[in-house]
Amino acid sequence: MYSTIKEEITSLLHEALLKAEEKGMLPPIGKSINIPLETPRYPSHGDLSSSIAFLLTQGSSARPIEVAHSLVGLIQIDKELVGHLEVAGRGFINFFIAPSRLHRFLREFDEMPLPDIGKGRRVLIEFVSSNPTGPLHVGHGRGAVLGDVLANLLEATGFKAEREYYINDVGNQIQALGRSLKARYLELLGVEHEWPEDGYQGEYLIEIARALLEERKDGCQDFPVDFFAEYALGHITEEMKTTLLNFGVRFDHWISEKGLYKMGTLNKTIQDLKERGYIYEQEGAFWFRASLFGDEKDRVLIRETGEPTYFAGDLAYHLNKYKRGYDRLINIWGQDHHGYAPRIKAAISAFGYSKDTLDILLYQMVSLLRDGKPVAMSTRRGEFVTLSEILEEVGRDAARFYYLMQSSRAHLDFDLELAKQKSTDNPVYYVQYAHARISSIFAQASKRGIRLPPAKEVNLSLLNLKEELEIITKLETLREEITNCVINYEIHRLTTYLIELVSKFHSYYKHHRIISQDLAKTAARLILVRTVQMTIKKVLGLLGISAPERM
RNA sequence: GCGCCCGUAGCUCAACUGGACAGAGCGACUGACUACGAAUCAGUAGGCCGGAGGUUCGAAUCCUCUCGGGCGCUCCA
Repeated sequence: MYSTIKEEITSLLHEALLKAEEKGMLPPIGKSINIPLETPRYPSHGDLSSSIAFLLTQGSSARPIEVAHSLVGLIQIDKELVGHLEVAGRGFINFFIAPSRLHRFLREFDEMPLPDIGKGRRVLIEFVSSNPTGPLHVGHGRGAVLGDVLANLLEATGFKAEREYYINDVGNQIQALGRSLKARYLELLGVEHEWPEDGYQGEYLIEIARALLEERKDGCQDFPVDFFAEYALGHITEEMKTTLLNFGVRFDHWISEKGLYKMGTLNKTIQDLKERGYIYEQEGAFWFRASLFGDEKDRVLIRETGEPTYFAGDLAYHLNKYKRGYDRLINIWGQDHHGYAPRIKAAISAFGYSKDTLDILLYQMVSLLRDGKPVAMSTRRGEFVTLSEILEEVGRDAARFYYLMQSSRAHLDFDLELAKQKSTDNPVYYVQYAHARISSIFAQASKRGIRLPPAKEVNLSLLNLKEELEIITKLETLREEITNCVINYEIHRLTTYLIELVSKFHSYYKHHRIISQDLAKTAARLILVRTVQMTIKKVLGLLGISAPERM
C-alpha cells in the first residue's frame, strides 16, 4: 500500500513523540494526538511544516522552540525521505523532502491507485431533482455538476456510488402544469377558454401543445387535466434527460414520487410512524412529532383535505432509500431548501437511522449574468434562460469548470461572457492547453525517433532543478487533495489544484527544453511531463471535462 | 423579528480547516516567439481580510456585538 510523503513524515513525528514520552520529556499526551503537518506558504519554510511544538506547550510554561529542538533530536531521519529538517520561527519544525523520495514517487506512479476510502460502502447521491414543471436553468446546472463530480470522486476512492433523480410528479403544481397545457392546447384550437390563475406561462408549453395536437389531433378537448399533466411531464422529463446527458450527467435511477405512492410506500410509512407513536391528529390533519427530533416544530403529513404533503412523500422516499441498503445518503440541495433539512433529518431519526448517515450538501444560489447584468428568472412566468441554452453557448467543458471553480457555499454569478471567453480569463483552457501541449511534445519526440523507456529504467535523479522538484511535489499531493475533497465535499479545490499544477508546468516548459541532445536527461524529463499529463487527465476526468490532445 | 450562508486587490475568487511576510486569474502598465504549441512566459502596480471588541504563543479562519448582501421561516414544492 502506498503511503504519502505527508503520512510518512507524520509517522516520523509520531515516533519521536512516543520516545519523548518514554523519556519523560513530555507529559503523556496520549497517542491519539492529531499531529499538524502542512505545506507552508513560503518555500523557505520547507516542503512540510509542523506546529506540533506549539500544541504541546499549550497551557504550560514550556517554550515551543525548546520542545521543537528536543523533538528534532529524537527524530530518526530517513535520508531517503527527508533531505534535512530545521527548527524555525518560534518553534516550527520544517522538513525538506529528499529528492530521491520524489524520484521514487515518479518511478512508482503507474502502479499507484487512489486511496481506498470507501472500502466498498454504498452511497446514494440524490441531486438536481428539479420540479418537472419546466426546463432546467443555471441553478440546476450547479447542483448537477456538484452531484456528478462528487459521485465520480466517491467512485474513484472506493465507494460504490449511485446517482438518483427524484421526480416530484404529483401535487398542486403538476395539476397547474396540466391546466396550463390544456389552456395552450385549446388556444391552438381556437377554443374559448380561461387561462388558469396559477398557470405556467413559458413558451415551452406551447411547443408541447403543438406536439400533442400533432399526435392526437383535436380530440383531447374534453380530456381531464390529469391527461394533460401526464403528457407535459413526459415531454419535460425527456427534455431534462437530454440536457443532462449533454452536460455529461447520467443518472442510475429516476424515481417517481407517484410511483412510490402507487407502491403504497407512503401509506406504509405513515402507518409505521403511527405505530411508533410519532403521529397525532389536530384540526383535521395528521402531524409528525418532528420537534422530538430536533426540528423547531411538528409538521403536517396529511392535510385536512386528506392529501399528503410534499414532506410526507419525501419522508417515505428517504425511508425507501435506506431500505434499498445504502450505507450513506447524500442529498444535494440549493440553499433555498436549507430550512427543510432539520425536518427530513428528524424524520429519519424517528425511524432509528442516525442523522450522520444523511449528508445534506447545500449550494448557494446562482445568478445568471449577461453583459454584467443579472437576468431575471421565473419558471412560473416563463422567463428564463435554460441550461440547455447555456450549454450551447458556453460549451460543456467551460460550463462545468466554471461551476466548479468556486466553493459551493458562496453565491455564484454565472457570467456568460466570462464563461465562454476563450482566453486565460477562463482557466479551463489554461489547463487543457497544458495537456495538449504535452501531447505535442510527445509527437515531437516520436518524430525524432525517441522512444520512452519505462520509468524504472530511466535515471530520474537527473531531475534536480528546483522547478522539477516542485512539480513532483505538487503531483505527489494529489492523493491528499482528493481525500480532502471526498471527506469535506469541497470540490472546488480540484480546479485550484489543476491551475496551480499547470502553472508550474507552463513556467517550467518555457524555461527548459524537454527534448535535447542529452538523451538521458530527455528521458527523465519526458517521464516528468508524462506524469503531469496523466495527472491532468485524471483530474479533468473526475471533473467530467475532456482532456484534448490538441485544441 | 428568528435561523442559515456570504462580505478578502478595481472585477471573479483562493487561502490546506487556528500557523510564519495575504495568494491566483482577469483588467491596467512593461517586456519575451529563427529549437518541443505565445490559448504561453517574466515583471510592475494594486490590501486596515466589511467594522469594533474578545479568546491565545499566533486569527481572514473561533466567540460576542455591529453594518451590508443572499436565502429560508406554508396544511407550497
